Amino acid sequence: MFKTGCMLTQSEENYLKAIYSLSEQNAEMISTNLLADKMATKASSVTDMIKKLSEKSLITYLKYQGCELTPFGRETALQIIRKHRLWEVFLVEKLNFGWEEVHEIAEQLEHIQSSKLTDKLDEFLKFPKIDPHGDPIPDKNGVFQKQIIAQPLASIQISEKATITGVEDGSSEFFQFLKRYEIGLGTEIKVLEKFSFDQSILILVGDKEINLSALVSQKIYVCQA
Amino acid sequence: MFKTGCMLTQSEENYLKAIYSLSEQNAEMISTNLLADKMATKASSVTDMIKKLSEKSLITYLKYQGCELTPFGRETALQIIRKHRLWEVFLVEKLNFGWEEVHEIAEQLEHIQSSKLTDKLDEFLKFPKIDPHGDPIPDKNGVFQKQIIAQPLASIQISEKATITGVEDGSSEFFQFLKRYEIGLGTEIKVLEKFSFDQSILILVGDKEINLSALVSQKIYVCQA
DNA sequence: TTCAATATTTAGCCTTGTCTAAAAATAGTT
DNA sequence: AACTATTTTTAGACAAGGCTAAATATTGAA
Ligand SMILES: [Mn+2]
Ligand SMILES: [Mn+2]
Ligand SMILES: [Mn+2]
Ligand SMILES: [Mn+2]
Repeated sequence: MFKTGCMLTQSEENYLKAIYSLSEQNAEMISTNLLADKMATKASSVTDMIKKLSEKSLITYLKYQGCELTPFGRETALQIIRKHRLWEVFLVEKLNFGWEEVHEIAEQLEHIQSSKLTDKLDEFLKFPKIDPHGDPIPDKNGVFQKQIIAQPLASIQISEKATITGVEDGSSEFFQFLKRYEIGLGTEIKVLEKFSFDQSILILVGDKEINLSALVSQKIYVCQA
Repeated sequence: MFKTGCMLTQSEENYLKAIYSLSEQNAEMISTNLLADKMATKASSVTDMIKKLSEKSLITYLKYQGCELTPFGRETALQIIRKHRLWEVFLVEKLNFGWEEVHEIAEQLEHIQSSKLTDKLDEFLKFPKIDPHGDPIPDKNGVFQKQIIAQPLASIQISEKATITGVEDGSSEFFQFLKRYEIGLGTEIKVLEKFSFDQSILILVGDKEINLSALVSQKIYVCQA
C-alpha cells in the first residue's frame, strides 16, 4: 500500500512502543514473557516478531536472553510516541474530547504515515511539551524533557499536600474512574490517611474524602510544590 | 483490537469506496474486471473480496454478473467518503497543506474508527459542504448535495468562458500538474481552440495559454456562470 | 550436582489478502 | 449453431501475524 522500503506495520510499531515503555522501568533486556504480557499475546508470537524487528535492526536480540532497542529503534519508537501524544493534544484541545477518551483514538492515529503531517500538527498545536496526561512529547528529533520530577501519590506522607502532574497512560476505564472523582492534571490533594493492611490511601480533593487503592495510588504522579 | 462485530478491514473499506465510485458512472452492476482495474489488483482477488462483502450484506453479488452496493453498503461507503473529505478539509484549512498533497494522507485517515471523532471534526471545521477538490461531503446521515451542475472542461465550446468547480480526485501527480499551471478551484478559463486529431484543448488561464490533453480535460469540471 | 519448575523457542496450523495458472462460463462472430 | 475470444471463477500457493502444543534452555532449590 505504501512505498518506502523501511515502512513498519502497525503491529511492528506497537511492539516497538511496548519495548520502549518496558525499557523505561526495566534496566536490563526485555524478556519475551514480559513483552508477551504487555502486548496481551503469546510468547511464541513475541519470539516471531522479535526476530523480525531484530532483522530490521530496530532491536538487538539474544536468544533466551531478551531484546533491547537499538538507537535507531529507540528513535523510531519516540516518533510513534510523539505522534500519539500530539494527536491526544489535538483531540482534547481542538475537538474538546475528555482526557479519558483520547488514548484509544490516538492508538490508531499514531500509525498515520507522514512526517510532514506530524510536523504541521505540532506547529498547529503550538509545539506542546506535554500531552493531556502529563507525559512529555518528543520533538521531531526525539528530544524531550525528562518527566517533571514526580513521585507516585503512594509515596506522599500523611498530612502532606501535593499537586497531580501526571497519570499513567492506560485504559479508558481508569480515566473514567479519575473523572468520576474529579481528579485531573493540576488537581490539588492532601493525604489524610494511609492504611497499611491494603496499602490504600485516603486523600482530600476539594472537600471530598476519597479512598484510593494501592494500584491507583501508584499510577497517579504528584509534585510537592 | 476493536470491539464491534461489524468492523471492516481497511481493505474491505477500500473496495467499498471503489464500488461506490464506479457505481456513480456505471448504471449497471460493477464487473469483476472493472473493479480489479480500479483497485489495481487481480480479478481473482476481487472475486474473493466480493464474496466476503456479499457475505456481510454490503453488496449483492451474482456470479458472472457482477456486484452492486446494498443500501447498507452504500451508507457505509458514504461514511468512509465523509471521513476522507473532512480530513482533506482539515489538512488544507487548518494545517495549510496544498490541495495536491492531501489525498494520500486522507486515504489513511479515512480508516480511523470513531464516529464521535468524525462528528467532532465536522463541527470543528464548521460543517463544510465541499472538500478542497470541489467534491460534496455527506453529512452524518449520508445526505449530501448532488455535485453542482458541472460538465467536463472537454465539453465546452470554443471561445466560451467557464469557472472550474471541481477536479476528479486522483493522484498527487495530477494535482501537482494543475498547480504547476496555476489551475485550481474557482480559476476562470476561456477555451481558445480544440484539436480534433488528439482531442486536446487550448485554454486561456490569466494571460497564459495552456494546452491540456484529452485525459486532463475530462478530469476537470467547470460551470458556465 | 541434580532435577524439577519456568522461560523460551520451534513446529505446525489458521485466517486474511494477495498472486498465478487452470477451468468454466459468457459473449461475439461467422 | 458453432467456435473463438474474453471474462470470471476456482484451485493452489505464499507472506504476515496470530495460536496451541511440543521441544529445548535456563534457573534455582534441594
Ligand atoms: Mn495515550
Ligand atoms: Mn497520553
Ligand atoms: Mn481525496
Ligand atoms: Mn477530495
